[in-house]
Amino acid sequence: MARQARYDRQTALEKAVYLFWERGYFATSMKQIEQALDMRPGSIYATFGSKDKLFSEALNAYVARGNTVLGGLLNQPGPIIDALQDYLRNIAIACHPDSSEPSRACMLVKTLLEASYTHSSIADQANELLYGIEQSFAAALTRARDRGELKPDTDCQRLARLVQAQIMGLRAFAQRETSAEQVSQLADDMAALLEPYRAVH
Amino acid sequence: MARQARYDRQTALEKAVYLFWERGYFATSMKQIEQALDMRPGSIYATFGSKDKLFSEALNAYVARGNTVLGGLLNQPGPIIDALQDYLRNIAIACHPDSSEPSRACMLVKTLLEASYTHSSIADQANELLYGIEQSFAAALTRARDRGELKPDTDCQRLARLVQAQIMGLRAFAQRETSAEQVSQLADDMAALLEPYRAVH
DNA sequence: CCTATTATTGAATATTTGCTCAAGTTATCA
DNA sequence: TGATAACTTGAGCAAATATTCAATAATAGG
Repeated sequence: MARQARYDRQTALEKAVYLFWERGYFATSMKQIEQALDMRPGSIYATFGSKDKLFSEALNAYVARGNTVLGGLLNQPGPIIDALQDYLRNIAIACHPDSSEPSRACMLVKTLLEASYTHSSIADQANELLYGIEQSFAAALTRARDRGELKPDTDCQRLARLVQAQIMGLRAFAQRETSAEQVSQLADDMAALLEPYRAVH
Repeated sequence: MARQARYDRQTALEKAVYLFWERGYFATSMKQIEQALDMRPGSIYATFGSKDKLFSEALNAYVARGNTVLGGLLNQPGPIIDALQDYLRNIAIACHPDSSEPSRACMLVKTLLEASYTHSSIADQANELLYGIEQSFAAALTRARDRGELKPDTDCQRLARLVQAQIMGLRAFAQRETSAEQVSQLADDMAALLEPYRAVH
């Protein structure tokens, strides 16, 4: 007994992710969001509450999407180091200068750097999401060590942070005016850095 | 035959560096700059021209300061790999969560991520400065290779990009809500990654 | 067809933004 | 001392900011 919504919430959110990922929180205005989502201010505020809440949802959606890819790679059969090396190389492929993605840099890192001293609620959220990803890496690495793939004395939590920092560095570097080849080379070099962590046979 | 300026340009610029480095370009308002520099709008615009030009000067000043430190380390006697390892560990020391620096993350990376799709002139400047730093690394590595410190077939330009990406990753990671110990561990791990690049004897 | 319910609209809100400029202040030199 | 030059001041501007809300439109059930 009511009117049907003209907009699909999920579709609108994806468009918001695109905008925020590309431009960041401060450089994205509600006017630009109105245009991108083809929604008038009233509808946006009825649906999402505020710019802050919309950004927060967009950040969660961004991470959810990334976790699907990451989960698939980490849980595939075969050595964990291989999976991480694939992951780094896949980033380089998705991350080249003419990619269809809105930004080569990670939205979480962009948010963390942008909001840490200016918008604590958003920075807190980015921190929690990054910690969650660290935990995913640590869990997968621990399982792999127990399987005998890594040296028995490996500090998996610490290695997880090293892996995360590699990804941060790779995607930040990719944001430079550089070539797809250089980004791929960098990913290969980072992949090679993980070799010494394999168990010796 | 005129009035003397009440403000020291250099001092004012350093305060602007602090603010912009901490908050970024968009989240720093001219009103905040007025307060931090204790200058009225007219004086600021007479001295620096515009927010853009002030930011541009601040970015150059930031890099000039960093290059002094970097140059000192890269040109000191002893193996280049040692110098780079020291550099990474020094970053971790200056970069801990309670540091006196305005931000743990690199201002160049913050600028690159913030401005790439929203403010091309600033992004271009960040790109050029980052390229300059890459070249510094490459030159120092090439000299070291010619001295026989690195494996003769080392691609020094490529290794320079790997080093730069390590620094980007380290400082982005340090911006997370993490402990000084974890940042130091990360720097140590990154330093260890450079070992295989040494020449074998 | 009518009414209750929900969704959409867009003009209008109060702030905040980067920036200007006429007026005022301080110094130097003749 | 007065004239000239340089610097500072701060009220004020137009445009942009995030957000609100009364009016309007569309749908479902009775």
